[in-house]
Amino acid sequence: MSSEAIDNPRQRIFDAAVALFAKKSYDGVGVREIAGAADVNISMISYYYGGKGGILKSIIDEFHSKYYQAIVHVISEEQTPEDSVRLIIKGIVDFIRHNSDLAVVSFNTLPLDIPEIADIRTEKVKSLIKGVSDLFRRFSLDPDDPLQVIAIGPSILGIVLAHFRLRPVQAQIFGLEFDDSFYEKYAGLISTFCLRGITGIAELNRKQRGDSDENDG
Amino acid sequence: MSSEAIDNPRQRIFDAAVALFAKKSYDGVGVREIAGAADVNISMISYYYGGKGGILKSIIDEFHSKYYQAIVHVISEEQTPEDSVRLIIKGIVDFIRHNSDLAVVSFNTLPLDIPEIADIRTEKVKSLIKGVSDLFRRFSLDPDDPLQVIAIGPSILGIVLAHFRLRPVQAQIFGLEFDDSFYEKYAGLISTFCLRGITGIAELNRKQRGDSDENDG
Amino acid sequence: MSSEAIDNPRQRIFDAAVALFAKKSYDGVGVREIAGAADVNISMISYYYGGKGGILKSIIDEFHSKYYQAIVHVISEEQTPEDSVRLIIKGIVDFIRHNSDLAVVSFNTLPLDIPEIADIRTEKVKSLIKGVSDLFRRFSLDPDDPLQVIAIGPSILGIVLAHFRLRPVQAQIFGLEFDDSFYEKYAGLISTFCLRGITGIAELNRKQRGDSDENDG
Amino acid sequence: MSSEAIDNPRQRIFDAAVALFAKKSYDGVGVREIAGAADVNISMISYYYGGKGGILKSIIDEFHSKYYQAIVHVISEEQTPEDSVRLIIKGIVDFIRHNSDLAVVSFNTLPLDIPEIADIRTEKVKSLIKGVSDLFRRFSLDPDDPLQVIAIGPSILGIVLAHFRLRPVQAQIFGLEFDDSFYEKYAGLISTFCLRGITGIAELNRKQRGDSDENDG
DNA sequence: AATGAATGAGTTTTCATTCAT
DNA sequence: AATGAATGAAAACTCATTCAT
Repeated sequence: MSSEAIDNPRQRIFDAAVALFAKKSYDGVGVREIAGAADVNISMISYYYGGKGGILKSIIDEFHSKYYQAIVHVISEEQTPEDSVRLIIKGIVDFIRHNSDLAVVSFNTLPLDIPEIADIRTEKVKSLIKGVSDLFRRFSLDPDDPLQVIAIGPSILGIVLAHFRLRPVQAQIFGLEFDDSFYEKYAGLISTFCLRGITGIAELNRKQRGDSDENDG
Repeated sequence: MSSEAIDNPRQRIFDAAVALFAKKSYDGVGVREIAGAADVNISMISYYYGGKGGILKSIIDEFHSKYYQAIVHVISEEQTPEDSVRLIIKGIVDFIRHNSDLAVVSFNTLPLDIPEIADIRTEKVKSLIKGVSDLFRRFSLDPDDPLQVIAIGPSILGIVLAHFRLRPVQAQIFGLEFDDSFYEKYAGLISTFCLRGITGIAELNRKQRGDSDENDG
Repeated sequence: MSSEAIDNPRQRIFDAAVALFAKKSYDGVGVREIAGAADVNISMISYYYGGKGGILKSIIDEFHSKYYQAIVHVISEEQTPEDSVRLIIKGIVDFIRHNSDLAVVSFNTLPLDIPEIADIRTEKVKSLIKGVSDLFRRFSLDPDDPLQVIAIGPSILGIVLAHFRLRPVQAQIFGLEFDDSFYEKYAGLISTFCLRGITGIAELNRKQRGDSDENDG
Repeated sequence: MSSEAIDNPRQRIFDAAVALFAKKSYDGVGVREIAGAADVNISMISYYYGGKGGILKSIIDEFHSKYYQAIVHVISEEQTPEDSVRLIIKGIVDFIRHNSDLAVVSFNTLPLDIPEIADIRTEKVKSLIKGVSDLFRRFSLDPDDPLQVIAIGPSILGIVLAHFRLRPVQAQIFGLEFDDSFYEKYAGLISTFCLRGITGIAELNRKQRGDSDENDG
C-alpha cells in the first residue's frame, strides 16, 4: 500500500530493512539479508543509502513525519477535547498498526544515539509538543509543566507499542485474532483508559453488567 | 543493590552485559566488549554462560522474577484497590528506575524469539496475570476478558518504559533532573493517569489552580 | 604547460590520474576518485582508456617520451662533455620538477610488471642508452660495459627522484622553500656531485671558505 | 636469516607483507594474499598488527632502525673519510641488497603520509643527519648547509634504490647475473662515482685502458 | 579457574566494469 | 558523447567460539 512504486529498488530496500530491523534489531540484521529480502544487489544499499546507517536515518525520518501527521492532523478545534483524544488514539492505533515496524525500529534504536539522528528526533519531538499544546490547554492540562508533558505525552505511544511488542505472547496465551474488529474495541478501551483510567473502564463494566442483568432478569 | 559479590566474575559479566545490551542492543555488543567491561577473559563467557546467548537467557530470567515480585508482592487485600494500584505503579516505577537496563533488554529482545526464552516468558506472564486477577475483580474489571487484560495489563509497563527510553530526548528538551523528587511526583501523576485518566489529572490541575487563585485573591 | 585543452575530458582524466597515482599509488586510487577529480562520469574512463590500466599505460608512455627528449635533445657535440652533463642534469631536474608526478608514477609502477608495459619500457630504455652512448664515449666512459651503464645511467634520475620523494620530510626538517633559486643551486650542486663527487663539492667549499676568509681577514 | 624464528606467525606475516608490498604496492596487496603467503588465518593480521596499516608501520619502523645502523655503525674516526664513504656505500649496497623489499616499501609509501608514520620518519631522518654530520665535517662538507645535506645525503640511497627498482629492466637488456661478484664491483664503482664523480670513473677507465694497452702492445 | 592464540564464517563497504538509455 | 543505475567480486575487518596450556 506504499505510495511509491513497489518495483523501485530504493523503496524495496527501505521496506525490507524496516521489516527486518523490527523483527530482529538494527545490529541483528546484515546488509546481505536486507538485499536478499529486497531482491537487489548488495551494493545497491551503499549506492542508494550510503550504507546501512543511511537506511536507519531514513526510517527514523519517515516515522517522525508520519507520526506527527497521524497525531496533529486529526485535531480540530470543533471537536470536544475528549473526541480529539479519542481520534488521536484511534489515529495512533491505526498508524502503529499499519506502521508498527516503522515505530518499533524508531523506538528501539533510540539508545543508539547516532548524533545526526538524535538531532532529528529532538526537533521532531519539539514540534510534536507544540502541535498538541493547544489540546493540552483545552483539557485543563498544563503544556508548560514538563512533568505533565513527559507523563502524558509518550504514554499513549508507550501503551500501544507495548501491546504490539507483546502481541506474540498475548496471541499465544489468549489465542486471539488481532483483526479490525479487535482494534476498534481496543482503541475504544485504550481511549477510555487514557481519558478516565481504570475507574472509567470499571464504570463501563458495571454499566454493561447492569444492562446484561436487566436483559437476563 | 546486587545480592552477589561484585568481584564475582560471573556477576561482573552479567552486569556488564545488561548495561551494554541496554545501551546498544543484543546484536550490537560483542563478547569481547562484554569481557572487556567485566574485566574477564573472553573465554570466561563461554565458561560461565555457555556463550553469548546464555547471558541473555539469564537476563530475561532475572527480569521476570524481579518484575513479578515487584508487582505481586505489594498487593494486599487490606488496601483499597486504588491504593494497590498506586503501590503497584510506585513499585514498577521504582523497579524500572533501578533496573531499567534489565527491563529494556528484556523488552527489546522480545522479538528475537529464541524458543527456549519464549517459553519462559509465556509462563511468567501467565503467572503474572493470575497474580493480578484478584485485584482486577476488586476493581470491577474482568480478568477473563482478554481485551481488558491486554489493554490494561501491559499499559503501565509501556508507559514507564516509554519514559525511560525517551529520557535522553526529554532531558535535552526540558533540561530536567531525574532525581528522587521527580520520580515521586512522576509516580503520583502516572497513578492518577492510570486510575482516572487525563480528566483525573485535569481535575487536579483545576483544584490546584483554584487553591492558588484563593491564595492569590 | 599541457599542450591539450584543459576542458578536454580525456586530458582531464589523464591529469587527475597522474596527480592521484603519484600522491597515493596506482592501486590506492579508484576510478571513482579519478572521475570525481576530473569531473567526468565514471564510465568515461572505460570509454577513453578502456579501463584504469589504460590510463597507466598512457602515463608511462608519456613519461618515457618526455624523459627521452629532456635528456637527448640537450646533448650537442659542440659542448664540452662536462657542459653536456651539466645541461642534462639541469634538464632532468627541470623536467622532474615540472613532471614529478609523471616520473613518480612511472617509477613506482615499475614492479607492477604489466607485460605490455614492460615491453614499452625496455624499448624506451634501450633507445635512451643508445642516445647517450656518444656522450659516454666522449667522457672516456665505456657504453659497452653494462656495469658502467647500470651504475651511472640511472643514478642521476635516482638522485633527483629521491629528493622529490623526500621533499616533504626535508621541508619539515629544514623549513626550506623549494623555489627557482633553490633548484638552480640544487642542479649546480648535483652536477658537481655527478661530475666530481663529494670531493668536488668539498673543493668548492674550501675555495669559497678561502674566499670568505680573504674577505673576512 | 631472520633473527626470529621463522615459524613465528607474527614474523611470517611481516615477511610475507614486506615481499608483497614491494612487489606490488601497499594498496595492491590484500590481507588475504598476505595471510595466504604467510600461511596464517586472515584474522591473525588484525590480531597481531591491528590491521593492514599496522604491518606497514612495523615495516617502516624496522627499515629506519636497520638503515640507521647500517650507515652510522660503520663510521669510525680511525678511517680516512674516503674509506668511511666507501664503507658506508658498501654497507648501504649490502643492506639494500639483503633488505631491498624493506627499503622499497618504506620508500614507496613515503607519500601515503599516515601522520603517525610521518613523525617516526622525521625523527629517524633527523638522527641520521646528526649521525653523519661528523663525517661531513671531516670531508670539508658543511652539515649545516641544508642544500648540501639535501643534495648529498639521500643521493646514495637514491642511486642504489634506482638500481634495485630498475633491475628487472636491466636484467632483460643486459642479461646480467646480479651475484656477489657483481655487487662488489658495483659498490666500488658507485663509491668512486660518489667520491669523484663521472670524471673519477673516466680516469679509472683511462688507467685500466692504459694498462691493457701496455699488455696488448 | 583462567589464559590467549587461533579459527573460519561473518560483517560492511568499495572496487572496476558494464549496459541500457 | 555521455549518463547513472546495476553488478558481482573482492576489499578490510570483526565475530563468537574453541583449544591447548
